[in-house]
Order: sequence, then C-alpha cells, then structure tokens
Amino acid sequence: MRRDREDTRRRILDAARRLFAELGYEQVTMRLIAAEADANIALINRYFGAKRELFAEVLAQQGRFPGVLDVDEEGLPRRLAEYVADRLTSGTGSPVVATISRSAASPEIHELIRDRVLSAILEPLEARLTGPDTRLRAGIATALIMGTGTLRQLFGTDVVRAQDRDALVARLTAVFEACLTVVDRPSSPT
Amino acid sequence: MRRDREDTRRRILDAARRLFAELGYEQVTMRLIAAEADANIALINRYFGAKRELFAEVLAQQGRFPGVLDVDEEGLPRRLAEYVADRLTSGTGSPVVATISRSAASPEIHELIRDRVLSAILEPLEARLTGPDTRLRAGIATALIMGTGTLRQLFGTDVVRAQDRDALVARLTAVFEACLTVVDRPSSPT
DNA sequence: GAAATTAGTAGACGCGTGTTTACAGGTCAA
DNA sequence: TTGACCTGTAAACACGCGTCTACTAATTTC
Repeated sequence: MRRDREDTRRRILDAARRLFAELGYEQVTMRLIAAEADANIALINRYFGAKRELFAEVLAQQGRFPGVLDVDEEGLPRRLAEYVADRLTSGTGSPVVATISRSAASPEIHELIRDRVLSAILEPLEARLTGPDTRLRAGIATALIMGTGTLRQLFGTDVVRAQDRDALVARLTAVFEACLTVVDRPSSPT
Repeated sequence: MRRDREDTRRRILDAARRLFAELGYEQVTMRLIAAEADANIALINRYFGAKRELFAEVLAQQGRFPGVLDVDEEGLPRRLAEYVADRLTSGTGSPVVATISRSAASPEIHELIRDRVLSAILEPLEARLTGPDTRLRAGIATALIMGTGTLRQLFGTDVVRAQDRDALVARLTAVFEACLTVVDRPSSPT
C-alpha cells in the first residue's frame, strides 16, 4: 500500500470535482467521494475540513469559463451560442456550469454559488460589454446560460436533435445578440 | 378541538404548496409541513401517502402558467418579458416556476419535474408557435424562463434595480422575440 | 535498530430524515 | 347510553448523513 499525502489529497479533490459536477452538492455524500477516490472517509475531513470547504476548494480550483469569453464583444454572441449548443447536444458539458446549476438550491452553499456565478460568468461577461445597462444585459445572458444547464439536466440531449445543431446555433446567436448588443433605436416608442 | 378531515387535508396541501415553492423539495421536511399546516405529521402520510406523492399532488393542482400564455403569437414575447421582469424585480413570483427551479436537482422527483416543465411551460409555449423549429424555439424560451428563476433564487431582486424595469422589459422583449419569432432572412450566410 | 512522526483505518457518535405503529379521544348511529 | 368508527397524537423505527475519536501501521529520523 502506497502512503502519499499529496496524491491522496489530489484523488479526493478529483473525485469531488467529478461528482459535484455530475450530481450536485446535496446528492454527493462523503462516503461516495471516498469510494470514488479510493480513500478513507476520515481523510476527507482531515485534509479539507468539512464538506462545505471541500466544495469551496473545488469551486476555487476550476477556473472561469474555459476560454469561452476570450473573444471581442462582436464575436461574443456566436461564441456563447456555440458553447451552449454543444452542451445541449453533446454528451458532456462544462463542469463549471454543471456544478453551479445542480447545486443552486442548497442553502448551505448559497453564498458560495452566488459568488461563483458572479466571478465566473456574470462579471467577466459584463466586463466585455460596452454601452448602457451592462449589468442587466449580462444578467439576462447569465440566466440563459444557467437555464440551458437546467434544461440539459432535466432532458439530457433529447431537447434538440443533433441534426438541428446548425439551426440551434443560429437561433442562439440571435438570442445572445438580443441580450448583449446595444440597441440602435434612438426613437423610443411611447 | 375541530376534527375535519377535508379541512386538515386542505391545510396540509396549502402549506406544502407554499413551502415547496419557497424552499424546494429537498429543503422541505414533513415536520415543517406539519407545523405550517398546524397538523400532525402522521396525517400527511395517511392522507397523501408519501412525500413524493404529496409533491405530485401539489404539482397537479397548480395549473399551467397563470394566464401568461393567453395571448396571440405576436404579443407573446412582450407578455413573457413582463412576466419575467416582474418576477425578477418584485417580491413574489409565480409558484409554478419557483417550485420547478428550486426542485430540479432532486433525483427522486426528476420525472415529475421533467413532465411538469413539459406540460406547464414548454408544450403550451410550443403550441402557440408557428413556422419551423417550434420545439427548439420554445426550448430556448423555457431555458430563459427557468434561468431567470435560478437567478432570482440566487440574487433576490438585487440583480436589476426596480428603476430599470422599463429597460429590462424592453430588453427581455427583444430576447424573447429572438427566441420565438420566425427569422425572415431567406439568404443564409455561408 | 529504536523511537517519533505521520498516513491510513474502523467504528461509533449525534442528529435529522421519511415513515409507521399503537393509542387517545371526539363523533355519530342505534 | 352504548358501541363502532374515525380523526388526531405521541413515540418510536430504521436509515443515512457529516463528523470525530481511538487505533494500526508504514515511513522517517536519530
């Protein structure tokens, strides 16, 4: 039997990241993490403190949107549309959104999730916008991103056929444009 | 002490409806329902079977979107925008969406939630649409509706200021139009 | 090689959950 | 008034949860 503190710690963290993304905070038990990591339960508490702190470390470790936002404001809608479409049609999705949307209802980690949505999605998105109402526009886009996460969680990949991917990307691009771009109608209707 | 079977049953159902909408399935305990309904715990199981069945009855009892969809296809985006904006800025929201978005992560009621999203939101929405890709368009709108529910749950009414309501409604109307209306661009860009 | 340090383990602790059982007490027909 | 029936109640059940403690055993230090 190997005895490697760092390796065990890493195995636990990897298992926790996988399970939290797949099942959400509440559904993941300490015993499940221990089994998945092939480690003893007591070691989780020894190395990470409590379940909540382990979850916080998982959140802190996984970065922002993985490269999705590395594009100028003009190309942003298309980029987001492709990202969301892939998550909605393919087998796997980003653990960032999955972890958030599957754990949003747990009051114990409410603040963690809230801050995470801000720092990983809403604020970086808002930072890429120009013009008025940036917070509002970024907020609607964030709602759409998280909503597709919930939809994916409920229906799997059955909501849209894979053959509809082009239509889906086109439609989502238009929707994200409606969210993010500056409206050019100087005459406001009364 | 009054002994009224029907009244007790109704009190339990009312309490359950309120609590499920406010806290979500997992966070609501049988003892909490009993206390809120001022009834004994054992009576819940006697009258409704199990917690899952009580939740199913709550879902079955609360109707579809309350009047939100009673409008023609042209007026639908505006109507949905106002509905979502009100839920995002005012104190209270529709229990239909709240119950769904707060309970979506519980595997025990996964099928119930899935069917509920279909029968209460997605399918009636799709039925109001004409043209191609009705399922896809209604799906995106459903994602947006549920996503705003999650956003509301995380941030309360702090996401947008109440004074921004007009801008919010305008922006959301544009977004729902991008979701729902038929695109009139016969020339597809390559 | 002996002693100290540290990783790993087994098991129990207290608590809260949904559910059930045995019983008390009000209600109503005969 | 008596007795059957039904509503309501208290307590316990079995289980799973996160957490903690006492212990074993491998590794390191001298």
